[in-house]
Parts: sequence; C-alpha cells; structure tokens
Amino acid sequence: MERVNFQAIEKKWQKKFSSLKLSNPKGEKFYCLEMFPYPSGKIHMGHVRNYTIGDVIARYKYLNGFNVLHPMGWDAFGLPAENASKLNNLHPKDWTNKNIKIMKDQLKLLGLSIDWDLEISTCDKEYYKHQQSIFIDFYNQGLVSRKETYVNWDPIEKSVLANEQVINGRGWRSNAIVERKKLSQWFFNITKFSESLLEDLTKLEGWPDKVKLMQANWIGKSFGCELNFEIENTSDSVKVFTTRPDTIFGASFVALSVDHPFNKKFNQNKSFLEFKNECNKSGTTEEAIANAEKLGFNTKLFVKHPFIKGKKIPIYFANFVLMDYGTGAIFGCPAHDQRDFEFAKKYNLEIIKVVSDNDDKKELIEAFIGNGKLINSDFLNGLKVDDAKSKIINEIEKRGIGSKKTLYRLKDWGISRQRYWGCPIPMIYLEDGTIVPVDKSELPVVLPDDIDLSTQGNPLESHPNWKMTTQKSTGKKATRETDTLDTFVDSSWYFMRFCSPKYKNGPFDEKKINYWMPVDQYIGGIEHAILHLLYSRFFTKGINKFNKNININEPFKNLFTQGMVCHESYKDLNGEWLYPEEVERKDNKNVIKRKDKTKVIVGPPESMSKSKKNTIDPETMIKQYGADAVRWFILSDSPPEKDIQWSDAGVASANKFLQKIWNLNFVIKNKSDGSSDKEQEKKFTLGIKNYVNKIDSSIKNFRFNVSIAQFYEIYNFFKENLEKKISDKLLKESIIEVMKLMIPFTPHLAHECLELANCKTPNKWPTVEKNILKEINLAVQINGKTRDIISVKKDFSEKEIDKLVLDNSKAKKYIENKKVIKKIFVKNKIINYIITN
RNA sequence: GCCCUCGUGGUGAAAUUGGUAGACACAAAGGACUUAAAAUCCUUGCCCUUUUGGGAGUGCCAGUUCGAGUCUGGCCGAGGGCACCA
Repeated sequence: MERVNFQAIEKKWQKKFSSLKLSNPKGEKFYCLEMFPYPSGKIHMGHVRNYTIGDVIARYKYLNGFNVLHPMGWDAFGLPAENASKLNNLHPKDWTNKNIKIMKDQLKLLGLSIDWDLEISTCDKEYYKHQQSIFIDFYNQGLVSRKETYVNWDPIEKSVLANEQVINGRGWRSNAIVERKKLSQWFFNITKFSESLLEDLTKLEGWPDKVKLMQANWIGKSFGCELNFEIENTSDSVKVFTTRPDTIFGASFVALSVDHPFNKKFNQNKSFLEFKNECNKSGTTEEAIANAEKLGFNTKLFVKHPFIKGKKIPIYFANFVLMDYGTGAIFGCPAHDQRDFEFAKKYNLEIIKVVSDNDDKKELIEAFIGNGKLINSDFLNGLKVDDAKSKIINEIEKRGIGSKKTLYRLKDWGISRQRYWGCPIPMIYLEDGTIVPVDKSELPVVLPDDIDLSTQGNPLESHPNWKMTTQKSTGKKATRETDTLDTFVDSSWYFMRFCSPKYKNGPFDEKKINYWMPVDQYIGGIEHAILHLLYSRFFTKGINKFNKNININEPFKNLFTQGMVCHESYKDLNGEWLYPEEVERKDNKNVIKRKDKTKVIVGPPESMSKSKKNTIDPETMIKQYGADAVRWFILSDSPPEKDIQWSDAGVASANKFLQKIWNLNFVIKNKSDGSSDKEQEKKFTLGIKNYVNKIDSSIKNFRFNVSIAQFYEIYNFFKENLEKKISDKLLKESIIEVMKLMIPFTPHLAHECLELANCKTPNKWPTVEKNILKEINLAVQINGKTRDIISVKKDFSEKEIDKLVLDNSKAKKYIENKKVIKKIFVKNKIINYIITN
C-alpha cells in the first residue's frame, strides 16, 4: 500500500494557504466569520471544531464562485491577562502578544483558509482608538448614560465583580463576602432599542429558533398597567405596575422595594434601617434568592382601594420587590400570585379569591394562577381573565388613575470595569464637576504601559499621573475616567472592522461595510446566545442610527451554534484529577494510572476544561495524526450542532482512512487502460453524480457527518468498480471530482491528490445535476407492509409497475387468490395493495 | 416554579415533504492470513426457523392514516434557558 507523509504535505500546502485569498471578484459576496478567540495561551478542541466548520463553509462557497471574506483576529483584552501577569511578572501586553503568536501558529497548522492580512487585535490602539470614537458617537446620540447602581463589590480586590464571578456570595478569587455597593457607572442605553431588538428577531430567518427564543425571553416584554393608590391621610400616592389588573378586587396589601424613594420617610426609623440592611445583605446568588423567605416591614400606613369605597390596604416594604423593574412597587393579590400568597400567610393578610378555580369554597393551599371567570369583583364578575384585564384598564384610564403600560425585563448595559487591561473610556471630569467626552482629535486615549499591578484596586487609579489631563478646547484642568470598558464592547463591532481593518479615517470604510455586511454565516458557541449576540445587534443598530451612510440593521444573517467537544474525566484514588495521557485503559472496566498502576475512577464525558484535566491538546493530535485527520474526525459521527465525544481511536481511524484514500488515488493514477463496458461505465458515472449531489446538499445543510459517511461509501464504491470493466480515463476523471469534494474537509490531502492527478481546475466545484437517476427502487407493500423492493425505470406508471409486481415480485404470492380492494400508488416511491383475507 | 428542546442497536448516529428503519463509523464476538502478534480482510449483530422465510421493533399508552421514527393527545425520562420581573 502506498503511504503518504501527512506532515510533509501539510507543511507544503500550508505555505500556499498562507497567501490564499478566497477572492472571486465577479462572484456574489460571502462573509464567513467564526467567533474570534480569546488569546488564553493555546488553542483547544472547541476552537478546532469552530474553525474547521467555518473553513468548510468558506472553502465550499469559494469553490462555488463566491467572493469570500474569511478573517480572523483576537479578543485580546480581559482579566486573565492581569491575573497571569501577577503570577509570573509578565506585562499583560507581553503575555497577550506571546499567546497570540503561539495560537496563530497553531491555527495555521489546521490548514484554515484565513486571510491573515485582515488580522486585528482588540488591544491594539489602532483598534480601540476607533472604539473610543464610536463610544463618543453613542454618547452624542444619547446612547450612553451615567447611573448609580448596585454592584457586586469585592472588598479585598477593591473591584466590581460580574455576576458570574460571585460564587455562593463570595468573590471567586479572593473568597471575600461580596457586598452590594452603590457605584456611579457608565451604561449603554440598550433598552432604547428593546422593541426593535425584539421585533427584528422575526427577520432573522437564518438563526436557530432556540437562540431567538432565548433573546426574546431575555428582553422579556410584558403588558400591563400602572395604577396609582392614594395614601390615606396624606396627599401622596404610590404608583404600582401590574400585569394582573384584573385581580384588583383581591388586593390585600401594597409592597414597596426597600430602595423605593418612599423610604425617605423612614430614614430615621431604626428598625426600618435594620430591615433594609438585612435585605441588602442577603445574597445575590440565584440560590439565595430562590430560598429566601418573604419578609416585610409594616409601615402602619394605608392606601385607599381605588374601586372599593372605604376599603384600606396596608403598605409594606418587602424584600421580594425589585426597584429596577416597573415602579418598584406592587399591589399584592395573594390568591393569585405565589409570592403574594406566601407573604400574606406570614403576615396574616386577607386572601380573597377573585378568579374562580371551580371549587370556590375550598381554602387555597397555594396561589391559583390559572384561567377562569372573575368572582367577588363587582363589575368584572363573570368575565374571563383576558376580558377582565381590558375592561379594568379601560376603567382605570377613564378615571385617570393609571394607564396601559408595556414593560421590558431588559436592563441597560453596565460597561464600567475597574480594571487595567481594557479599553479606556474616553471621558474626562472637569474641576467644576461637568463630565465631557475627550476631543476626537485626541484619540486614542492610550493605556499606559508603566503600571503597577501589585497594588489592589484599579492600577489606572493609582498611576501617578496618567489621569491628569486638560480639556483640549478650553485648556481647563481635568481628570480622566479610570474605568475601562467591558470587553464585550470590543467584540460588539469587530465584525465591521474586518471589512476594512487598516482603514485610518474612521472605524470603517462605509463602502466596504455596505458591500460585505451583514455577515452571511456566523459560527460560534451557544454560550454567546444572549450577551455577545445581543450587544452586537445593539451596536449595529446604534451605528445605523448615527451614520446614515450605513444601511445595515442586523449584523448576522445566518447563525450557527456548534456543540461542545467532550471527554471523560479521570480521578485517582486520592481524588486528584488526571490528564488522559496519565491513564491507561486495560479494557472497558479497568482503567489504571500509568505511574503506579493504581485504579482510576472514570467520570462521564463532559465539556473539556482545564480544571477537570479532561483536555486533549490539538497540537499533539495534529503532530500524531495530521491536521486533515483531526479535521475529519471532528466533523464525523455527530452533527455539528450537537456535543461530540473526543476519541483517540476515532482520530486514528480517520488517519487510516485518509491513507486509504491516498492509496486509491495512487492505484488509479497507475492504472492503464483495460477493457471497458458501456453499461457498467454508465452505472458508475451515475453513482458518482449521485454522490456529488448528496455531498453538495449535506454541506449546504450543515450535515457534515453525513458528508463524511458519503465519502466512506464512495471509497467502497470505487473499490467495487476497480474490479469492473471501467476505463482508467473515466476512473481518473471521477477521482478528480471526488477529490474536489474533499477540499473543504481535508484541504491538504485533497490538493495533493489533485496535483497527483494533474488536475488543471482545482478551484472549481463539480457540477451538481438534479434528476440524474434513471432507475429507482420502489417498495411493494401489502396492507402497508413492505414485502419487496423492485428496481424500476424512473416515472414508470402504475400500470407498468402493476405488471412487474404480478409477474415476478416476491409480493406476488400475497396477492394471488386474494381480492385487491384498493391500490395506493405514489410515483417513484411505493405501491401498496390492500387485500382482504 | 415558568419556558424550550430532545428520547432510534453495546456506542456516535442516518432516514427530502408521512412511504425500504438502523446508511456510515466506533466497540464487541467469530473467522481468514501469520510460527506468533500487530496490521489487513471477511462474517455476525432482537425472537422463531436447518435454509428459503416469518415476527416483533424508533421511551411508554392511545389516536389519525392504506402506511407513523416523522403528525395529534396524554404519561415517563434526559438536557438547556430564565427565575422573587409583579
């Protein structure tokens, strides 16, 4: 058997790929983009899968005549760089650049069709300069604001933590108890686009429904109304929001958030302050919230029921009412809301049923939230919930005590981070307290290199002079904002920068944007379903708003979210995690440690992660089996949207198969003309054409595992036909067609084989012909059970098939001597005889 | 708690609009080649039958249909998202 040295051919072709441009200037444009990586050190299998999928699409489109943009860059700002530099005394910039270099070389080993001339890095001042300019544009458009909010404050790190960095109420690194602290922060007013972010989801036909649904839930639109309650014995009132105004006759208390402005009346009240403290202390974790008891503080004040004369309702402060949703105040209807129910039980408040659950005498053991007819509700009695809602809202508006209201759960995007390694926010504070943007001509506001990372808190804050500056237009003294931008901002517009990555006069060349955008195919992990994708959509809409020359409203036309790469995990008897290479598998049951032959406990396959050491290093695999085999394996077996399980045996067998493909090419190359048979050649040609169709459509549908299965079949098909009377000319032409089909999957091997075969047109995809089949298999059924499969000419009529069946099919014996009461004939599919016994 | 998705051999999985269930691969068992092993190749893969053949079968229970992995209803199980959002 002829063998090929994968390392040698991969090196050879990667040299050619490095200057590869997938450009077909006359073709339709196609922007293929994979989510760019964070330069953490080395690429992992998740990257391999993501970028291999992208490469298949990019190469496929190019071979089909599209003008393809396929760039790559680095999401290079972020906290790990700061942490790493504290550990090994390396500047974040140097650490990041070192990682970029390593990872770029690793990506090249995969043979990707990336145009490296377009490379960008978000920590490059040539990149973030433009980001600062967009920030100022957003500021001028009213899309940036400054607000006081509660943040997760780590008292040891002296910094804000993101929600996911708070674990069981403690800082993930310092282990300090996280405090709720009020800080003045910068925000992007993403909520200004709530409606269009929701509405435009319907236009994104090329997005998975799952992602659209997640975003829709996140935006969380709900309909209801606001309603004013007059407070007894004062001229004050309190405004509540409700989605269930129909239950107003069941209202038995009003509850306010402890942060509601009404709390001013109680800021001298010691027990209230204690209560408020208690509320702020209770954890921000989901678990803590879910288990927290409903607590209230009785104000001893009352509101008047707006529809029941003389009825008064107590006002409480309650720990389960949030200030940043609605008005920060609710009315409680315990019979029909579980939280209100629990609260009422605890404080002995009235529970009045106003929606019938068809058992109205029975006492409730939990809130009834189902549908039904209204009872105990005056003029609403007998109406269904929906009708009662409309009627009561009308009545509320008529009386001028409230109005219909639509609310969104989406909150503005807090973008301030007390960090060094991020994009400086281009704002300055004048001595008189006014806050203004940096003059655009002064951009970029450069991150200083000489910082001391050993101090706690934000290094920019403690830098001796960086924040001292002057306002350009007036010469007034000013100090810089020392917070940097959330790194999600960096990735919210990089796909636009890729269209003209070296453009000097602004963030992007508008002509290029209008040509390349939107991204035709975006590929990445499902973990970005909400934040990154929502923020990018917001940025696109924001840019669209202030730049009238840009007519892009949505950034990503088609989205594909790939599954994770999983591997089982190993623990020794001491409970220490072990890397796969540290263990040895005797058989299915016995797994032992290589070092001391002790037993190893095998865990279920999980997403590869450093903490569990269940990782496989792509570079090792590429060196051992070749990049083509790694690409091949990672695309085979499972559909790309599902998780896959890494298996060394799988990649080894991929390698073997590719060797067989090479050998097949070699055998055909050296074949000299034998005898040929027209009929057999016809069948062979038809078979190949059929495979071309199947592979073409499976690529189009992202069914790469099916494409790969087809290649195995093709191999067997060739092996079979080598024995038959087929001219070597036809075999040679056919193997060329097949190798072209393999380019997207195994570009090195495919190109090497095409070169071997002396192919003059390696950049042209085989022609896809529809309706090539002349003969089809037709199922013969008796009473719906398949009894035979017969080969018939395509488009044969019922009559002709009838004759065939009755003459010599296996089904014949079932029909003989029986009465056929009905016949169902579906052309080119089945014929079904219904018989009686 | 609410919302969504998915249940097909020992395993990963195929199966255009309802029309041949299990393609292709991994693992396993048996065999061939070999002094032996590795590699390679072949066969098998639920039940009945010596074979031809027949039967059951896509989580469970019903339904629609000539025909259901695919459609409808209920149940069971797994995964994911959201979560005091009023």
